[in-house]
Amino acid sequence: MIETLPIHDVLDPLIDSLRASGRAVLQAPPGAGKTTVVPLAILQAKVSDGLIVMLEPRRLAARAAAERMAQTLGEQIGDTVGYRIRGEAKVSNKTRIVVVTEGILTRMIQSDPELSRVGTVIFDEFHERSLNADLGLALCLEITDALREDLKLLVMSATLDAEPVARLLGDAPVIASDGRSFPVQTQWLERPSRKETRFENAVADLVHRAVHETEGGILVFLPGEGEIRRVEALLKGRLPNEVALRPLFGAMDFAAQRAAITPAQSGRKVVLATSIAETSLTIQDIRVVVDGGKSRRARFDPASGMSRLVTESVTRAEATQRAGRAGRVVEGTCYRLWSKGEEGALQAFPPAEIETADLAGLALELAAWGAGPEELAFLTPPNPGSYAEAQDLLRHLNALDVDGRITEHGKVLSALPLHPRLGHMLVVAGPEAAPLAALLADRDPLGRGAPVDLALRLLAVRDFRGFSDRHSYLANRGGVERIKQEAKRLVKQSKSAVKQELSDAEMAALAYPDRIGLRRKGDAPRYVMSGGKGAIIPDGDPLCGARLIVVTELDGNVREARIRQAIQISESEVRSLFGEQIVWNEVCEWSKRDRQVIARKQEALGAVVLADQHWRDVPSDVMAQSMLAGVKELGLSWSAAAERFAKRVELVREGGEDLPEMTEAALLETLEDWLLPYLEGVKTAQDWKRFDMLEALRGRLSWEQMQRLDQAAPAHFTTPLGRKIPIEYGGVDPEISLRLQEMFGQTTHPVVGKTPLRVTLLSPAGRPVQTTMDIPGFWASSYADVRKDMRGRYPKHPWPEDPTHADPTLRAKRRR
DNA sequence: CTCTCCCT
Repeated sequence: MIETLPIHDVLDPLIDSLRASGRAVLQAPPGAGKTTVVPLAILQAKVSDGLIVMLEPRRLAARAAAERMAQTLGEQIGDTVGYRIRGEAKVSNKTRIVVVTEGILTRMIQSDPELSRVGTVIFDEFHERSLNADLGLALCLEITDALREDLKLLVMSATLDAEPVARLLGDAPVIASDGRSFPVQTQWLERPSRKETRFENAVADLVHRAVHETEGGILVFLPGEGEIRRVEALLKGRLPNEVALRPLFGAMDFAAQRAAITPAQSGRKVVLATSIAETSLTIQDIRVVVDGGKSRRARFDPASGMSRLVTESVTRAEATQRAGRAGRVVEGTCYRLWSKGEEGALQAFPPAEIETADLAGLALELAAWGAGPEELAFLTPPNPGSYAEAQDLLRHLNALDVDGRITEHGKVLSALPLHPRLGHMLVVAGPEAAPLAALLADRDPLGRGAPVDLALRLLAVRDFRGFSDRHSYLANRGGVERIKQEAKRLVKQSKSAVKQELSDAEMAALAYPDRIGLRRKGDAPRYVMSGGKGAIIPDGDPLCGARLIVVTELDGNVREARIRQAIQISESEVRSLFGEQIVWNEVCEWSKRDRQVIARKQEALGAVVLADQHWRDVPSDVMAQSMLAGVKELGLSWSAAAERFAKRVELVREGGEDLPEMTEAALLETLEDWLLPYLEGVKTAQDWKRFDMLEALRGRLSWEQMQRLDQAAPAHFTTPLGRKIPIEYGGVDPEISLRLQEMFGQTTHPVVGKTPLRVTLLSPAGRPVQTTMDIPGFWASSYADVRKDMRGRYPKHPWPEDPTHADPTLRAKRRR
């Protein structure tokens, strides 16, 4: 039977372009048949000598594509067409087309940098922008430029955005094909859904509506397992009896996933799925899609060296892909949980993995290749922060030297099918570490709500029956089997004869030297990790009491990560593993909590403090420097005298004189310059409160500046009695206040510079009687009224008729 | 109000 697929129409131009320019981009939507037709056409046309290698993003897809092509040729798989995926290969010396998963290509290139046996490389599903596909293409481009002009490159992509990759390929021709799918009618919300409505309720309502308006299977897209469980609970009992609810997500075991995918025998089914149903799994009897509009993705945070999950709005590309799932067999319907008006605000594409992922593996591959990321032609460059963090980690693991070049150890790690952390553990600890490496590389075989202890998982892997006898937690049997198989492969591949006899915890610590956790003081099970981050064990977990742990898995919560897996380790184990990195530090710093400078000598592994002693005889400059942080937190400590001084300086500065600024803000900015030498003996908040800044502030001024200050804004006014009283500089005008009698004999108004003082004259009891800017005027006019009034009230005090010629005094009249 | 998917 000859199948006619849309792709057949473009085969001729495609072959011609590959022959002519050696490169091409094929843009074809799902259903065009590109995956199974194009490699055979290239083989038939003899476009190149040597192998045709096609990359697939998933193992299942790689195997299936190879099987379909072998079938087309009427051959067995492994004859002309074979495949190679992690741990599994079906190829022979007759094989001309090899379908591989994306990581395999990198391995092929690293072991044969010229790809000498390969004639054509095809990148299928390139729009998914996986890390390995991006890396593979960048390496292939370098190979064709430098070593192999005859190597043909074909990029196949489903999206409408083939231009950038065509440019990357040196303006390769873009050949577009139609797809073969059925129309899908889209239903948007009439108006944006209300913010107050909980997401799960809104989805449940929309599913309810879809059930009543349509026929056939319904596929609902939700961001994660939690949302799936909650929507399931909301829909239970609300839908007609013949409707079956089927959750579908990656952590489910294989049998349960199969049950969700197989067509319903009777009645309707509603599949509640994660993004697993976007591309990885196809469900045949789906005619309706309900898209909740959210997507959960991992994002690597270079600051913490951990990935965390974020829930974001779907992109237009994802929404299109999701809707297409309704039109695979007949025309379908797609309900979107957003309005048409909101659609324009959606991003076009999800970020490429190279922008958001942990780049440790990529950095190691590039080091093995001998090039920096800027030397290769990436469609999107690797995230610089993540790349730097990755190199840092690799240096810690001894995989890179100080100059960033790969070490012998690094070369060994790069050949292992493991994250560099786990590879390092396996190489250093020996084959004994294989089950742990396989366990840590895979999904947690224990489901939600399982305890944190890693030892439980290791028991399940080493002795499943013993585990089941002792524990009631649900373990994913299939997952455990997969881990055991993988462990066996790793033993073979590591070829290591090392026999270290390390404990499980010590092995884990080799992989995660930055995640040695020490329990903090206090009630909550909080830990500080050697890398400096905080983490918390869920309350009530049996591991809560452990003083030291190795954290093997945690979420990326920004403030305080939640520990998902950890194992207890002893102090002597930590000391024997990290002896060289454990050092004594002298720590002198301001403690916010204790409101004083704390000076200690600490024995530490990174941020983990194993021993802690009081530090006597701290050098005074070290102490003062630490106290500055306290001053910054507490703010300045103003005595009345210091405040007066600063205000005088400010007044003179406003007059145009060049003096150091003494506003609060300016002083806080320049603490190091003026305060530091005066802080000796000050180490607590109380000391600081009692501290008088006056001397330090005066110290800011040179002798000459002080002269100018005293002239322009003297500190004191000398009364006619010869007494010095402070001038207040806080208000609009400088001012003084004093007993009226003390001013007898003063015939001019007192001034500082050209500014008249505001003078408040007080009664003998110290109450204000008059404020004046003009003493002579006061004596001449209102004094008479004041005198009349005061004479009666304070008869023992002098109230002369002519104050300008009276003697100033602070006393009462002598008795006669 | 506990984590998507995939790969050497």
